[in-house]
Amino acid sequence: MARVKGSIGSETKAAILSTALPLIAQYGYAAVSMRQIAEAVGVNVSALYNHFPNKQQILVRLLMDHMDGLMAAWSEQISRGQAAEQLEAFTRFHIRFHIEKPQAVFISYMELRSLEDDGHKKIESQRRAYEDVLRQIIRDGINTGEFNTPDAHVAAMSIIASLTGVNTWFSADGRLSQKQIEDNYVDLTLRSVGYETKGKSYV
Amino acid sequence: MARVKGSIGSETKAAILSTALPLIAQYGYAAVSMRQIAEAVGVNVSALYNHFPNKQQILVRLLMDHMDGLMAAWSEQISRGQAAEQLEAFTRFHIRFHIEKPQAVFISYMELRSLEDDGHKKIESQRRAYEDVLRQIIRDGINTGEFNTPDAHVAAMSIIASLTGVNTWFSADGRLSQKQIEDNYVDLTLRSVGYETKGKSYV
DNA sequence: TAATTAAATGAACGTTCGTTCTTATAATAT
DNA sequence: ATATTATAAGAACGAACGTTCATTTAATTA
Repeated sequence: MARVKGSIGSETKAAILSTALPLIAQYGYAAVSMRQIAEAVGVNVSALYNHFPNKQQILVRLLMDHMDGLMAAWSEQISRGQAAEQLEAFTRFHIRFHIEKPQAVFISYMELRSLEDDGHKKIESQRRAYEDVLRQIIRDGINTGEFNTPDAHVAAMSIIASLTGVNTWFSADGRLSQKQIEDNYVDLTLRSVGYETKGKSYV
Repeated sequence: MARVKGSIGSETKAAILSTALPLIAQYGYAAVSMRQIAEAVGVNVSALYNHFPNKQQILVRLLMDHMDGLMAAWSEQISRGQAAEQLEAFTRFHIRFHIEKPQAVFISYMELRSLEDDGHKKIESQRRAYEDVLRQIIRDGINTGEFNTPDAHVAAMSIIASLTGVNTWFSADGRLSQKQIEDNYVDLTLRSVGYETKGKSYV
């Protein structure tokens, strides 16, 4: 056969990405074949190569788009005020974003090792930039005396891992609402860096 | 050829497991082939099937052994005293164990999805049992008034994720020693559940 | 010592893999 | 209207996959 009526390259490309994402999240990059992706999209395998030079570039694009989206979303988030307020804002933002895009989050953590040199370096540096945001908030809090924690880097890594973990157990129809979970994590996070909540509770 | 001199089944089996572990940790279960494992062990592919019925069972055994080892190690760890002391003991234990066995930890988190029904259920229930340990400590602390945190389950999930994350960035020749990191995490963890450190610092 | 079992090899099975090539036709540019 | 480009299908490539089989010989048991 030949080109089908109504086919638009950009739409097929987008469909490939949005189709590949959940497949890779579920089975892993190596375990998902180009044929699987093509069938789910509804095109022949070879059509994938009109839009991506190879399988690896599909993964690279997925991860880059995710990290770009993460950084862009944080940039839109205006947060003023003291370090404590900023940390609360970051906590809520991170949880929300990671609950909204569980699949992209999952593969961005799991499939880093599947990336070859170039893509790997880019994603890593984007992740570091994101972590820097949190590190800087904590440093500010330490400097102003709002926070009491021995090391900004360790605190940042602890908090990011803690928040990202929500992704693995959150269920929309679970015992707790997203807001309750957010509130709870704000409490845990602020307390962890020694912020004096002075009896006030965040939940 | 035939059976080689000095070959002992149990040793080959152990070699297969210890060889497969780092390979799977590095490349992922789906991306590692039986031939790769065999070559690294130094035997022919078909020899693997004298010791495991299929590829999947290698992964199952790796994950089961890891979880068994984790539970057994915790059982040996005698921890008495108040909830705070128990939480400190758990924190140190978890970090140590996860730093000692980074590869097994990695795949036990990453490759759960690669497990089929039976193995999946077993590993999940072992993990739940381990998480229960922490949940119970936190419940105790809440009941005795030592801790001040809204939800034992959320706190437990937050802490486990936070501690396990050390695995992803710890480097033996990094800026901080393992002891320093442990101490720092004890501080972060106890504070996060609202334990009143009364000015004393854990680092 | 003879019989049996355990542990290995190497060839081979059918299947699937990522990718390339040729060809057809829709959409677009000239 | 014609030429060109974009987008698709389908066949085919060699390589690699997990697994099985027959065979050989070391180690163990009877």
